[in-house]
This record gives sequence, structure tokens and C-alpha cells, in this order.
Amino acid sequence: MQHQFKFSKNERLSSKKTIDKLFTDGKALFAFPFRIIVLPSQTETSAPVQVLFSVPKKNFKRAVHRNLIKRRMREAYRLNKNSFTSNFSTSDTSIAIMFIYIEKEIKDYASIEKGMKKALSKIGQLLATTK
RNA sequence: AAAGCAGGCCGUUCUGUCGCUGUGGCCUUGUGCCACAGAGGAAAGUCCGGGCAACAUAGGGCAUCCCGCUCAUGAAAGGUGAGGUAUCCGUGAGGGUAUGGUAGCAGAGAAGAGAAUGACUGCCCGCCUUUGCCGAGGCUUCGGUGGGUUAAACCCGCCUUCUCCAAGGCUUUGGCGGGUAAAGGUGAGAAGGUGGGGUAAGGGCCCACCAGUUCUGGUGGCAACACCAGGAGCUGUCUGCCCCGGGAGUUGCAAGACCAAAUAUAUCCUGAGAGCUUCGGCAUACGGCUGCUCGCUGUAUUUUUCCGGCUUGCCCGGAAUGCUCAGGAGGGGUAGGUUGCGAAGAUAAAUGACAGAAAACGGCCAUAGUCAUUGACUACGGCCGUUACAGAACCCGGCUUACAGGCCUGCUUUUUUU
RNA sequence: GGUACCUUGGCCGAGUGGCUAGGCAGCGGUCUGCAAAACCGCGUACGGCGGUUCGAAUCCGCCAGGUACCU
Repeated sequence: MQHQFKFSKNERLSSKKTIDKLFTDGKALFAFPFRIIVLPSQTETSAPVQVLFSVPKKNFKRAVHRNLIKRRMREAYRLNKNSFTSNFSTSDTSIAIMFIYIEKEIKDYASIEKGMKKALSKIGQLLATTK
């Protein structure tokens, strides 16, 4: 497939309701430099896995820096998600994932990508055990 | 050339791989393909003003708050441009700040005599008192001398000396009464400044010149205002009240508009219900006692009006109304969604990520050249570093703040050359 | 995104233009066999930069940091 690196809008988590639910009921884990919150649910959504990236305003005052980190996180997810999402594309359950950037400094793309690979493998393990 | 001042402008470029958002088109309706568009001078801070929106609102006055030189511009603005005056900074080009009026009232810590019908020191006058000196004149004494007269004595006069008295003058101690604003030293600020006259001493008290204020006239300017001439002795600083002119309804796109799940419910429609009785009880519903059943026991079991059946009461039937239950319709409205919203435009928020070149600037090193003082400048090359500040969220007009580096125009100062 | 406010010593907190109160904490002393309490004394502050003013914590402007509210 040619279009496996796409990351369009319906793969993003934008519903305010599910975000609130994610904060209250989601399972949290930690993979440097991210804090991750995962919530599997039964409701029908347009994509099997919905993701959202967040950088807290408290650590980065300037909107430019927050945008830069979010873009790098999104890029890292986009290029490494295929091995992860292919496991869940067949099942009818959907998964909501939130990545929160914890580090106080701006990391370059290589270290963010490394952390993203580690985070995705950790999430895979967690979901396998809960099933 | 160097250092600056003012104004304006730009604020990286190219290639490759993989992507994002919106709109339009195409069909093979697929998380498809193609085309086009997609951050700034500050998008920032949210300091002003407006549009837009909702609510409020007869008209007028008072209070409160904001603004305040002139002209132009602008929808308006604590806006912009040009100009005026004062003051401060800079050698200068220039830059900063202030700037409606002042008739009246009030205030100004500490310091200082005093912050405005002033008097501490000082100066001057009058009276009283006190110290010292001078002293017209008078009395007495010594000596000299002239005259009456030749000598002595005596008398008269002059000069000198001594004692005492003394009008008065100068000086001085203290007190009382008055004049004074020149001197003191404080202060941000002390009754315009300098010189002369005048005066007991002084003072715009008078005069000359100068600074300011204000009035009149003239010239220039749209005006603020400037300049010139003449007049008026009119002359402290700051603040508040006050006066004059102009302006201000409140809240903000999380405003507002539309659709609207679940649950509860106003309202409407349809249907059903309100027990039996011999009045002792039975039945039903909800509780209590007991581990449970049985049993015992408590509470509740239906409103009102009208019509007809004999007037009334009981009872029966019908209608309306209220209550309860079931079904249906349904308003407001919550979650949520859509819109408001744009030829950039979302809703955890797009406009990019990575890699490689180029360009600009800076630093270091090496080579060459020029001036030659160990150093400076220029050219080419190598290595390293930097490429800022910062990301639209309803939209405009400003202000302010942040900003690597570069370009253009005008001007200033200093040095050098022609 | 919008709106309203705050910043005074180690901490809390008063201060409407004229020497920055007070309390708690800290340090030293007195008292005590020692400590506590009490008493006496001491040190340390106006978020930063400009402006107005003779004079600014206070008035004005900009910046920094922080808090609350509007879904």
C-alpha cells in the first residue's frame, strides 16, 4: 500500500466527551519523554485508533515551541504507527490514546522518535495483557 | 573613511522524500486522483478606538470618570502628520517631557526669621538709661605780656597751663515704642534683576537698561504664535477645589442564532380507575414486630359543581372539573452538534518534519599584496558557529513591547586627500 | 480567546505623596541546674525599568511573575 503513512483528521481525537472520559477512566503509563493515557472503548468511531498529542503550557510558554514539539511528535507517530495499528484494524473495539510531553526542554526529532517507538511497544503489551 | 542621527524597506533561498487543512473538478465512490490556495511586521501584550451582537433606554439636569497648545487628517482613538511655546539632554544632526483658564478658596512635612494682612538676627528713628571722648562758654590758679602809670601794689585786656561746672555733639550698654524688607542662611520655590538717585535706614519710592505678564496698534501666518512700536509698575513656586470646551449605557464571538439525545416535566388529546359489606369485618397497597413463613399490628382506600330520577337527606344515572395510572402529541431547554466564520482558517487546534546544498554575517588559521610601529586593511582558501523575534482563532484602525542580520535616502561631527 | 485583579523582610500582613506599622519565625542576652514561657535588644523589605513631582511603596506608562472568573 502506498498510503500507509497517512495521518488524516479522523485518526485524531477531537471529541471533547471522549477526552474527558480519557482523563477520568483511562490507564496511564510512562515512556520517556511521554506520559501516555490509553482507553479502549466499544463505541463505533471512524478509525480504530484515535490519537491526540499535548504539550503543557506550564513548561513551554511560547506557542511556537509547543507547536514545534507537537509537530515532531505527530511526525514520529505517523512514520511508526503501522506495525502498531495493524493489530487492531480487524477488531470492532476502538482505542483512544493521548501523548503528553513531559520533558522540560525541546528534544530533537531523533530522540522523540526513539521515545515514540518505545511508547508504542509498551502500549501494545498493555493492551495484550488486558485482553 | 570612521562614529552617529532621522525616515523608509527587507527579514533567507533552492532541491529531494514523506505528509497536513480548505475549496473546486473527475470518475473506477476509494481514508482515491488532479488543480488551486494556505502566518506576521509584529499574528504577541490586550493598552486605546470602531464594526458586529445581545440586553437596557421618554426628554432634560446633577454627580462621577476620561481628554485638553494650533492646523490638517481620520468612523473614532491615550491615533497620525506638520507647526508653536517652555524646559532638559547631546559638540551637532536631533531626541525626551510638558503645554485649556486662573477671578476666588484651601494646603505645602522637615529645614528656615518668614511659604504671604511676615520680623529672629541685623539696619534706622524717638524716648529713657549706661560707658567713654570732644566741647562753645563760665569760675579758680600758675606763668608771660600790653594798657591805666615811672616803680611796686591794684584794675582791665590777651595768650598758655591747671581745677571744677557745663549747653551740645559723637560713641556705647540695656529697655520700650515705631520704621524697614536692602544683608543672613534654609529651601524645589523667598515679593522681578543690575546700576544710579533719593532716604533716618530702606523699599518700583523714582529713573535708565534688561527679563517676564498684560493691553493697544502695525507687519507676517489659516491658526497657535513670532517680530516691531507705544502704554500699564502689573511680577514667587507647586498641588487640589473651582471655571471653560469636548466625550462616555452595560456586556462581550465562551456575544448571539439554529437543530436537539437521554431523563424529568408545563400543556393538549384518548382510554381506564376510585372495592365488597349483614358495619362486626373482609380485600388491596405501603410499612412495623420476627432470622424467614404464618401470625399480630399501624396508616390509606377519592374532590367539587350542575342536571334528571318526588321537595329535602340517603341512594342511582349522566355531564363537567380536579386527582392517579397508561398511551400518544408537544413547548421551553441540558449534554452534544451546526452556525456566527471570511479567496488562510481550525476546534487538543492545519500552514510542516527530516536530509542535502547555496547565500549572508561573525570568529580562528594559513598564503599573498599594500601601508609599514609588535599592528591595520584588502584578496583568495580551509575549519567552526549563527541565520532572529515569534504562530492567525470574529474582523478592522492604531499604540506598545521583542527582534540575528541586511539594504536605501537625507543629514551631523571628526580626520584625511584633491 | 476574553475579563478582573495581585506582587512590601524567611512567612503573614497594615500603610490614600513627607523616617515602611504589627505579628510569627531567626539570632543574642536576662531569668533557670537545663529547657519552655516571659522580658529586653538586633538584623533583614516596597517585583524590575522609565516618567510626573522638591520628594514615589503610593500617581502614570511599559515589562516580568502570579491568581481568579467566563465553557
